[in-house]
Amino acid sequence: MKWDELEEQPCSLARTVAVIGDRWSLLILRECFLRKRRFEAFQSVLGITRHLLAERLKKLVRLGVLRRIPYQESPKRYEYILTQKGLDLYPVIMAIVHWGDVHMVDSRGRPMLHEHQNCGKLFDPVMVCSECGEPLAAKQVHVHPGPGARQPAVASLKAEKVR
Amino acid sequence: MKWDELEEQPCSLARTVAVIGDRWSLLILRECFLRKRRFEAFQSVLGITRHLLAERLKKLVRLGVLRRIPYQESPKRYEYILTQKGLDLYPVIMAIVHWGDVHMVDSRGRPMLHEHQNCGKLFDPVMVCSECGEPLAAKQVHVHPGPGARQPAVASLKAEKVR
DNA sequence: ATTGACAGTTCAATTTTAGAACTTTAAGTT
DNA sequence: AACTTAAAGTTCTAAAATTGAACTGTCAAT
Repeated sequence: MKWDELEEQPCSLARTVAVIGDRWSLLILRECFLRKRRFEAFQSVLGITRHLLAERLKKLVRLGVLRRIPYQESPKRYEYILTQKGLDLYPVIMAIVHWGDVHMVDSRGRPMLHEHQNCGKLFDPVMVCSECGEPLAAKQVHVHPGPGARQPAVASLKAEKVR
Repeated sequence: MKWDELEEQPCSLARTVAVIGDRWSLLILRECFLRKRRFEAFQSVLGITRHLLAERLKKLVRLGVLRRIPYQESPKRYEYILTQKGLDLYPVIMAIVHWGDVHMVDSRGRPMLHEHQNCGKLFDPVMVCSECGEPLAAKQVHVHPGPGARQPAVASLKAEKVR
């Protein structure tokens, strides 16, 4: 399966994985959320090869997660900032960080703590139901096919083949 | 940077990316949350090569996300089920799915809908602050170094090198 | 005149992944 | 008894992605 095919699957997880499902994209986005914006800043802190960083940044721009804006003329230089689509990845990032905080820390404890400006406290992110506000657990959720459940052309062809 | 180095960074995101930050792991876990448990089931629905599936399953077992348990003797056959550590990835999966639902759907709408058994309603996952219960936004969160902020040996060497 | 910063690009060597065939153990079918 | 199927892998070669290192072009500072 190629990356482009992933994007076309009738699955919101697969489509998102097509955007962030590689080793570097999430690390680049981490730096974006930590207010880094420039090529050199990403490269030096991550240790990613310049080649790949250039490619990943292009991809994230193409997909609308980052915007490339000039910050000086002559020589023309650009920096990368999160779009709203990119900012909306915050819950993904926080869910990932939280899982690491719970399951991947050593005896020394968490590398980072998060403070919520609204209430002034150190917090953990909690995922809740938009309707009743209760924390979510996998076992309490049932899945139903939605209106976009199947691809019109490709999937029906595949179905034929399988039958 | 190698995968093993990722795991050792003083960053919960990097450590989690070392576990799920590739094209296939999240898709395999999707199937796990959809109650799939067997090699053939994963392989046929995902289209992943058998070679890579075997490798990824081994890795997820080694990292404690899945458990490999025999479901029949002679011939000995195994299936893969989520551990608690694996089940705890649910918020990560849901955050990813939700972002896809918002930003990657076509005109036909969402491929899947989620029903919360507790309240009986179709819902979206929302990430809130554990302390005040308010929905989280990146701009309202400040980050502080925690007790595990730096690697004891490696990081200080790196710091020397940089200085 | 030289050095350094920044944002990349280029290219060979290595590592990963894809695609396909093959293996093993046993049950079911002809 | 021979043949087919199923499940869970393993093995192999070709293709693709990633690494590592050097190089480019533009400008400012020394």
